Amino acid sequence: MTDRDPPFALRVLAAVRRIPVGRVATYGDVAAAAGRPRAARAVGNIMRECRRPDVPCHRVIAAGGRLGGYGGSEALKRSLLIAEGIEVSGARIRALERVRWKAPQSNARHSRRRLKN
DNA sequence: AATCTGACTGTTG
DNA sequence: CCAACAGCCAGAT
Repeated sequence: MTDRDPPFALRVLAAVRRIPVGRVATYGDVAAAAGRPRAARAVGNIMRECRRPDVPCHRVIAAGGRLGGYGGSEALKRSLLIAEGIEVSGARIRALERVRWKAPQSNARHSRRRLKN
């Protein structure tokens, strides 16, 4: 149809809002949930701007369970996560796969051409 | 339309 | 584990 996807930023914010308390998602996970599995970097840029209280941006972490950024206060991000019951060891989320949130599989959207082959 | 930016990610040494 | 590099992306200039 003529309807186009809503702005990527909006879809990202919507996805982040769906992350349950006590769970986390990597920038890549959020990008995938927003329909752009390779747009992790773009997600980071959006998070940087997002200061909405209704968006739990502290639950968005970097790949490998690393904390990632948080307006320069990653110590605060760490505290918020721990306060939700997430185990954090140094700058690493422990047992990431156990608290990692994944958006439910959605029907293929546009099918990004995965290059030939 | 071209270029720059950066809360990213995977690979390589 | 850390640093350098390269690939990838959407939004702002």
